[in-house]
Amino acid sequence: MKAKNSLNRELVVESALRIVDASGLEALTVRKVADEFGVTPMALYWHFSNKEALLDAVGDAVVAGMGLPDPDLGLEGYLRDAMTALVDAMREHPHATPLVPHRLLMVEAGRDLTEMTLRKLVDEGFAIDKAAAVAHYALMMSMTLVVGEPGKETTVKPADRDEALAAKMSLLQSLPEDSYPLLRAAAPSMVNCADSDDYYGSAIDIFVAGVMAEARALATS
Amino acid sequence: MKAKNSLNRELVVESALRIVDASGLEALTVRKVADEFGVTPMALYWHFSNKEALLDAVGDAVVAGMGLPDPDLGLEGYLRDAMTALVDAMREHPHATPLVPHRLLMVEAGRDLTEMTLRKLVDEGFAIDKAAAVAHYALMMSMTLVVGEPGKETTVKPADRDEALAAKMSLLQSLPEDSYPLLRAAAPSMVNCADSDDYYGSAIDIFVAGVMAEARALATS
DNA sequence: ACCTGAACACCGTTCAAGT
DNA sequence: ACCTGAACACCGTTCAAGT
Repeated sequence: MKAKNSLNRELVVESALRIVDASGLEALTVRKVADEFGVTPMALYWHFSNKEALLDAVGDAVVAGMGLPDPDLGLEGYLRDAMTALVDAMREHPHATPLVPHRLLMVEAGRDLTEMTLRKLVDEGFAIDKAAAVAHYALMMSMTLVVGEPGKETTVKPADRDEALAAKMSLLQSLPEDSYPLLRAAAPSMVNCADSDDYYGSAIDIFVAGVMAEARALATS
Repeated sequence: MKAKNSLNRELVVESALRIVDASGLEALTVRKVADEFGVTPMALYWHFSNKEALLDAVGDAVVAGMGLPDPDLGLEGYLRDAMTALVDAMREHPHATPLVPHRLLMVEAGRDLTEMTLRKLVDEGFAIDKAAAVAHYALMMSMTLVVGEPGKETTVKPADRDEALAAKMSLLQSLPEDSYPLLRAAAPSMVNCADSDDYYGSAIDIFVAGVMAEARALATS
């Protein structure tokens, strides 16, 4: 019986996501997933046509974990909730987050969120192309907040993180006080995020306030 | 004489940047750069301790190509110019753009831009940590605008781009009209950016308007 | 000081073969 | 239908050696 029939897409995706969560996106190799099942690397090619297809499925899993905002909210509340829903889903798997934008529209939850967002914007007077742009900005902003959260940067592989943070801190502290006083003063909060919820909340506040300013300009024209 | 002494850091970085521009970040291999100089892969290890160091230098080159905004502008104009300067520098090398955030503070132009931005924000009443957060949002937003510009996504390798765009377009067009009317209507502008300058300008407008709303809230408190 | 040559431990993937 | 085995063309990198 061995490992025969022990594989399927769902199990493989779970395993891949575990590896990505633990060790980063670039640590995900076909061979490592195969090892987790005690199986030959080639076994995976029965279930996924190639590594890219596996990565797509991982991205889909992240998107599928997303909640949907209340469709009856006004534009401001809706935008805030939509971005929060996105951010929350991605924070569950920060290292898989770069996969999300490419897959969002391939998953029903993502399509519904996007359609609803366009609806809210169009109802508030945004032209369809402008609405699409705003929705795109919101998605990309959410994604980048997660991958770029200070102290949790996913561009550095988890194993090297502490070292990288210490290096960044000491670089900033070694800057001349007279030329870079604010950079030095801001160093701690640039290297490590003191309050994650505040970090995300602030960014969403700024973005939503910007969109609402645009909406008001449309209303009075 | 052959290839002896034909290499130096500057030349290698130029070559690496050419490869990245032409074929994407993941197409950059030590061996390919070596080939461009008719040299053994190991020759590069004399000039860079490893591939990561080479990538860092590529990122530094992009940052170094950035102009600085007028320091005498008010907050709003300054922020707009700062983001535009960032975006313009990154648009020169879209595929190298993901390297920028990690390297910004390692290059004088990036440090100066950041210090100046913190100055402007603090002078307008932002606490230093909040100013640091806003500067970070602005950087990440700028970066993500470039890597995510519809029709120019750098997450897809250049060779596969046309195919990927066509696939995305036909997926959107195949959605049911009754459930996803707006997604279908927005498809062209989601797949391909009609006006790049408008795309960047709009996003910067929204972000800056959001920050200014925050600034006004601080002023009246 | 600057580069070569051979080798090592990894990749993703093909293709034919097993059960 | 589902998986194995061997092989291929790539990676980044080490280490000793050449000039």
